[in-house]
Amino acid sequence: MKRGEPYHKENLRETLIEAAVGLVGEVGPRAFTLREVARRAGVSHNAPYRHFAAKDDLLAAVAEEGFARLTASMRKWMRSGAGALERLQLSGCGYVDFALRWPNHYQVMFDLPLASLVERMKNPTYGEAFDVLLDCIRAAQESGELPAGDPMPQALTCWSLMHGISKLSGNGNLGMTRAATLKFVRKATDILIEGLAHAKP
Amino acid sequence: MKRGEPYHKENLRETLIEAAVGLVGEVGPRAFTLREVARRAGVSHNAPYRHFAAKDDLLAAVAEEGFARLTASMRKWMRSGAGALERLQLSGCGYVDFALRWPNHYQVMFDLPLASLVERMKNPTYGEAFDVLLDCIRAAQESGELPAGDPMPQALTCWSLMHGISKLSGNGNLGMTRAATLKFVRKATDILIEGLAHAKP
DNA sequence: CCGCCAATGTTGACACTGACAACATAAGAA
DNA sequence: TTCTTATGTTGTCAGTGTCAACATTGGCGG
Repeated sequence: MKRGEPYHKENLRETLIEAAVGLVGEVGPRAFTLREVARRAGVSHNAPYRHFAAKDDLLAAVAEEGFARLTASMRKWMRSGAGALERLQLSGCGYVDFALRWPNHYQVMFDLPLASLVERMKNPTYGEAFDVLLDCIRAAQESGELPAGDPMPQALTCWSLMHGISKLSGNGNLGMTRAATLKFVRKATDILIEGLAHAKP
Repeated sequence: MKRGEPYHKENLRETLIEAAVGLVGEVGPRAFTLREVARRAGVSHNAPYRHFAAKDDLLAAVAEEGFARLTASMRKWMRSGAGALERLQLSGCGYVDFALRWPNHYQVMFDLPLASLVERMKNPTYGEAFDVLLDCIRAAQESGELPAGDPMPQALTCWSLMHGISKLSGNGNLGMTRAATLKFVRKATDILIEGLAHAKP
């Protein structure tokens, strides 16, 4: 430790999460290292343990931050939408746009067994993105653009499609650029919404 | 090394892949360890390097084996299908069934940056599962159950939906058992096929 | 039949990691 | 002021991926 620096940092917890988000974005969750995070935060290799019980707890915080940003991206895209269905479609674009801009961050959010579903949903941050989707569908139901009924299966279908596109495209398995993928999202959601509107009970 | 054992194994490469598949299935790709594979295969910790240049190359072999099994699962489910659309739907069930039975193996196949898309598609094993899907759609087009045209976008949409359901359900994010997920696959594919059949150009 | 050589397996080493324990420092309550 | 507690540091350990050097074997040409 260099001289003159304060022994206790201001709010190391936030600094660590920031550094962790950056490191994950650069090298991905596999090469992610607790010690490198500490280095970037300018603290000793064991300082993070005063704020996170284990490596995975820091990654869980990274995931939580990711969900907040995901929700923000969906809301941002939706602002330009007029009808309920168009807003539903745009929320999907915002979802995939985030996932493709930050594929490593997105991977931390969904591909690491950081906590059980029940644990995660205790934290409102996690469920918010899904709530945005649910609200879109409810609005479309009220306007008569989608058939009434439990919105849950429809929401899960939409989410699954967006998640699949995000993951496949992020790994290069769709063979498309990000821009092409976003156009594809429009096409795919057109198809899905068509099916949702005409599905038999 | 114990006495009496042969210095050179019979076909260590296959043994290593087998052990690796088993280990991945038990502990997942994160806790997967080259040295543990070597232990299970009964060889020294460096023997695998005579057959795989690095840890990721062994994981790539595990992934390849997974794609073969995935294709087999799809074909098995499709056997009981009559029409083209039903077979398309059943191929999806076979896909998700495999992914949910072996979530860790499935993760190795899709969540690790083991090789670029181009590299992977040089290997016929990888593309076979996708070819099965493409053939289903072409058959449905010929029978008039799906509109004619380039089957690629339709296939990618189907694949994305199945992949999304597989990943979300495998992580517990759908809040369903495997059996419930398979019923959900029927519902979701009904919706998607409805959309594919009636989509505007 | 012999001797060599390439393929394959082993031992040893190194830097790095996550985690634990013991110690150091600082800031606020008593 | 003193003591307690939160927070950061140094030291340590087992385990890991990978490289280098060495050992063993089977097969080939003579």
